[in-house]
Amino acid sequence: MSRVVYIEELPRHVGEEVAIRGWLFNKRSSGKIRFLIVRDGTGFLQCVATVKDTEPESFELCERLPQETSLIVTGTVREDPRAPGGYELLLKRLTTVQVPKEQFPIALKEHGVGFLMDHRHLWIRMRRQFAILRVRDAVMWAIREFFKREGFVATECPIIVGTQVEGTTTLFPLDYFGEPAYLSQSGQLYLEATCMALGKVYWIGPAFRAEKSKTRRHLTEFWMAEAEMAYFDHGDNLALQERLVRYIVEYVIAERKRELEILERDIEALKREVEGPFARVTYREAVEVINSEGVPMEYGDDFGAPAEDALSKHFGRPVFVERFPARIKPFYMKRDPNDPSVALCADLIAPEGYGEIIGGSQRVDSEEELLRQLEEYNLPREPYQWYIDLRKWGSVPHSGFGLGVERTVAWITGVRHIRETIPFPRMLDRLYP
RNA sequence: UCCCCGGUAGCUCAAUUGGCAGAGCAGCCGGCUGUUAACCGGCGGGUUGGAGGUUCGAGUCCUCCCCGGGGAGCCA
Repeated sequence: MSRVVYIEELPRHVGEEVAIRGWLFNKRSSGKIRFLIVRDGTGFLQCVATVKDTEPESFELCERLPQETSLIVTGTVREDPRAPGGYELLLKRLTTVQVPKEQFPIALKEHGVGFLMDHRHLWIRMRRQFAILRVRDAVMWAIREFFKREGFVATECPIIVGTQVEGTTTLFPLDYFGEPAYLSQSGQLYLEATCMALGKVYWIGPAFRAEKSKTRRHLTEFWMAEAEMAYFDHGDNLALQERLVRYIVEYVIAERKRELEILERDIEALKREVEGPFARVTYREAVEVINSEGVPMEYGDDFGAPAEDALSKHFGRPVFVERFPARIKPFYMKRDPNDPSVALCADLIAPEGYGEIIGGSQRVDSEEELLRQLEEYNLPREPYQWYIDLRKWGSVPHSGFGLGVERTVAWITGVRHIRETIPFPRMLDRLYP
């Protein structure tokens, strides 16, 4: 019995006889020599079958097996420049696990988006999706490692909530034993409470927004990495965010180079974008930059997609936009003491038109200010009582932010639409598969 | 919710002014000892999204509906 290994481990087994357990991805034949491309989740491997080296029954099977047959291949690993990836398996024996009776829907040809989305459960087996999802994995690990190194405590937030964070139009309502409840749009309010217990906290969790938006940057269910830090002011907050984003990008480049190559991502461009300090402008300056790029907008408007694109084009690296007019930002953001019309907040706009990847702010820390702002936003006091309560018992300056995982993955991988950056995207009009 | 584009073979698309519904790929059969989405020869494959209308004649024009894609607003 040959040793079972994974494709990504093959460089360590050159010359040995090994077994790979996987699926038939593609095949080519030239009469007496046959090539199988086998995938196993860690990579893709070319297997070479010849009359001389391969057992007759196995050689025969090579010609007949359909795409996505699950199989176990045994043979000798060798280095060969003609093989995609540089290594191949000289096939000795092939045994099938299950042979599909019908044709696999996704051919190795072009397909329309609607067709691919209907077959998302199978589409994720293809090479590009494999690469994207492995980059996503690296992004998740980078976030966890970064926060651990920085001394953060990993925590969790409730997903079923009774209070709202963002606007009322974007909630998914549900019936909680007869009481109205919602799917969480953000864990922020809970993280504010938790950071008063644990100092620096983060979590990576899902967020739900029932917005009827159909764009390449929106999902109704997406993942956020949220952090909240006691005793951090606005400046500390931005410095931390910049370290995080740079860490993620460098981590992915180091760990997932092969995947970025499959995706034909310009790795040098990505490196350059995070090399130096990120750009920082105030909202007021940003409006001028946007206007100078030929996109009309006025002071007081929120940024639309064209405005964000103009900014990212102008700077060519991530850019923080600070101090938005308070009235276009949520109630919990602390006002700038020097100019109470603006909030101590910042959005981080990714390069290359991927839009806002982080939104964050220093939070209101006094009870009076919080009560005043709840009133300004016409929000009821009752459901926020516990949140108000936090300001009564040793309240301190604190700040936090949320990073959108899918938009970050989209930027790093260079994929245009974020629906490809999560295994099963939830979008307007798309609940299956 | 609004604006734009589209729906023809399993998939991706073509079909001139309204005039015989076609090609590539996939599938099946055959060939090829280094292929890289392999290639070469042959074969089968259609309720043109649905309903109604105009017309001698509709894939093509009109009305309504369904579905998909792109974008806007809003946001991460």
